[in-house]
This record gives sequence, C-alpha cells and structure tokens, in this order.
Amino acid sequence: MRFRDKILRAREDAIVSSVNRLLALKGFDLMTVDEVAADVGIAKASLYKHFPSKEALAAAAMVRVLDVALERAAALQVDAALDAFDKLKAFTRWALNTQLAGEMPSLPAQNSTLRATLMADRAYIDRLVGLSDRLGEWISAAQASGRLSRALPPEVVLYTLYARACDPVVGVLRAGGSYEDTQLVEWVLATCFDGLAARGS
Amino acid sequence: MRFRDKILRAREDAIVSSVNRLLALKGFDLMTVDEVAADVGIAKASLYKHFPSKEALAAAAMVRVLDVALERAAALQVDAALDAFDKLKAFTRWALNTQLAGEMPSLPAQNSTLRATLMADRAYIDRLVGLSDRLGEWISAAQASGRLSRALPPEVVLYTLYARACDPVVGVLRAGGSYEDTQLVEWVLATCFDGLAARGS
DNA sequence: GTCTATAAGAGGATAGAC
DNA sequence: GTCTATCCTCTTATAGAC
Repeated sequence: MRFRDKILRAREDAIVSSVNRLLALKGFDLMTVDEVAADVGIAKASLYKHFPSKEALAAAAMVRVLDVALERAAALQVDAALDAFDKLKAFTRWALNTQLAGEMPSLPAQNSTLRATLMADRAYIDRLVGLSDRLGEWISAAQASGRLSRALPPEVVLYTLYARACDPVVGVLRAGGSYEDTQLVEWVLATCFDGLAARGS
Repeated sequence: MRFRDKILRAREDAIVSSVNRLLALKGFDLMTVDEVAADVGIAKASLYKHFPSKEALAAAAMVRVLDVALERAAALQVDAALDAFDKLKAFTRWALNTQLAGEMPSLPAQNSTLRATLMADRAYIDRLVGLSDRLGEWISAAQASGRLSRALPPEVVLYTLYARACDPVVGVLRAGGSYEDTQLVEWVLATCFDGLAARGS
C-alpha cells in the first residue's frame, strides 16, 4: 500500500509543478484547469480527484513555494557569516531569482474567492505566518543594529519585501533583453534596499 | 449637431469613468462588461456602440489616466521651486495618491490580447511615449545633479517608477487600517526613493 | 443610439463507465 | 483513480426592433 502512496505523491507533485509554472507564466485568472490537465498529461476529471477546485490548485502551489522559502530562510538563519540585514537581502535575492526562473507563482490580491480559499487553508496560513515571523525577527534585529531604516514600521518593511519578491520590473527588464540575469537582479535589489536616490557615502 | 456631440462626449466620459473605477477595484480580468453597463446605467449593447471591445474600454481608461498624468507632469515641469529629483518624487506621490483614490487602473502585463490592443492604439502609445520622454529627461537631469543614483540605468529607474505607481503595498497597508493615508504614502515613497536600508547621514 | 433578447463559446466542475 | 462525455454558468459580443 505504501507503493501506491508514492505513486499518488508523485502524481500530485507533478500537478503542483505544472500549476506553479503556469501560475508564474500566466497568473491565476488566465490559467485554465484544462491547460493544467494537458500539461500534466491527465484528464481534467482526474485532476479534480486530487484537488477539489482551481483555487485549491493555486493554494497547493503556494504551499510548495512557501516550503521552499522556509527552507531557504532556515539555511540563512544558521549562516553565521551573515547578520540580519544580510539575511533579508539574501532572501530577497533568492525570491527574485526564483521569479526569473519562472517558479514564483503570483496571485492577484483582488480575487475574493481565491483569498477565501487561501485564508481557510491551514497549511498555507501556517507557512505564511511562520515565514513572516522569521522575516519579522530579522527586520527587528536589522533595525536594532542600525543597518535597516528605523523610520519604517516593521510591517511596512515586511509587506514591501513580499511585494518585491513579485516585482514586475524583473520581468519587464528581462523582456527587454539588454541585461544579464545576475546584473538585473542586483539592480532590482539595489532599488529595493538602497532606493533610487543617490547614497551620500 | 454640436449639441449631440456634447451628449456623446459626456456619455463616453461617464463610461470611461466607470471603467476606470472598476479597473482599479477589480482589475481587467475580473471586470465584466455587464458590470460596466450596469454601473453606467445603460444596456450592454449600447456600450458596444461606443467601444468595440472590452480591451478598447481598458485602453480608453488608460488614455484618460495618462492624460491626467501628462497634465500633472506638465504642471511640475514649470515649477521653478523643484529640481528634477523633486519632480520625480512629486510625480510618484501623485500616482500613489491616485491609486489610493481608487482611480489608478492597473492592467495585467500577462494578457496578450490586451497588450495587442494597447500596442495598436495610437492614442495610448503616443501618451505613453510622451510621458516616458518627460520622465526620462527628469531622470537624466537628476542623475547629472547627483541626487539620483548613477549606478542604475535610466531605463531601470523608469520601469521602477511605473511599477511603484501601482505598488500593491499601498492597498495592503490601507486594508490594514492602522495608518492615515498621507502617512502611508510617505512611507511607500520612502521605500522607493530612500530604500529599506538606513541612510548614513 | 438605445433597448431586449440571444447567439457563441470559454471554462469550471461532474456523471458514470471501466 | 482514470477516462470520455457532458452539464451549466458566466461572459463577450451581436441581431434586430424602435
């Protein structure tokens, strides 16, 4: 019976991978369940045996990406060479690279049925709260050390970091095709942490 | 005959106003033409006598908001009290306030049929190019004066400003309800121009 | 140009056989 | 659990009377 479970897991994993990619590529509204099924290579009805709705598919994709994010955060946490500010920056760099790789699903904040599904999803909420707690600790520490601006409430910093993880500028610059990916990420990171204004020092 | 034209203009103006508001509220994908018609108070078929498609409705809304933006930019341009950097900041502040007022339509960059309509719309393209030219001049001048970072290509600055005009952080913070609108705008402005890192001076 | 009524089709979800 | 075939709602767009 455990073998069957492995098959099941593998299939659901394949589904979530497809959803992740399609969400990053087209967004929630333009992604269709038919597409997902075709991409996975199974019938649409089979999809619905695994996940009860399109919203649930998106939630599963978010849970996966949050798991990867939590892993990344945990790895940074134990890196003694980095202080809290460096960890925030490194984490944001990871997010931008993930977006460049087409693996960062971005969901519209406006869709209310989607929001309802997410807010009712324990797995999603737990991970989101867990990640926010960890980032919140880094933010407090970085403000205490003086490297992060104390003029901004931690809440504002947190939401800004989440927003920059999906910064559309990355995609626009890449579409322009004038720059290397690594260069492009550093520039967007600079706009986020250093700002557009010139630094005195 | 000119009276008839005025009536027509007024009606189309009312339509574009509704579209503008609904686009800002729900986004392009979730906005339906039925809603627009109901909001204006006319039949859907009448709408289609004025605008040939849903995409054309969105394009008209973008043209209007770009016209307001161009006006605002022109007013800033002749303000002798402001240098180029101040003008960029003031313009961004206007954009954030417009978003807070629920009058900043934000279109998904992913929808290809919408993009095609916009790119084929002369009125839209002309205004977008006009605005980008003016902002581009300010960016060059502000970099020359040393107030704007010279480490960033002007292109990166421009796209960043466009992205911040629709920064979702504004909406999230407002939904939180903890802060006054004016305070909130200043914080988002600060994250954009000063960055998250502390400033030495 | 405005209306009512409807076409045309996409897309989420399900029935029922295997 | 997977499939084929289908349902049904929502949405864009149009026909045709006035």
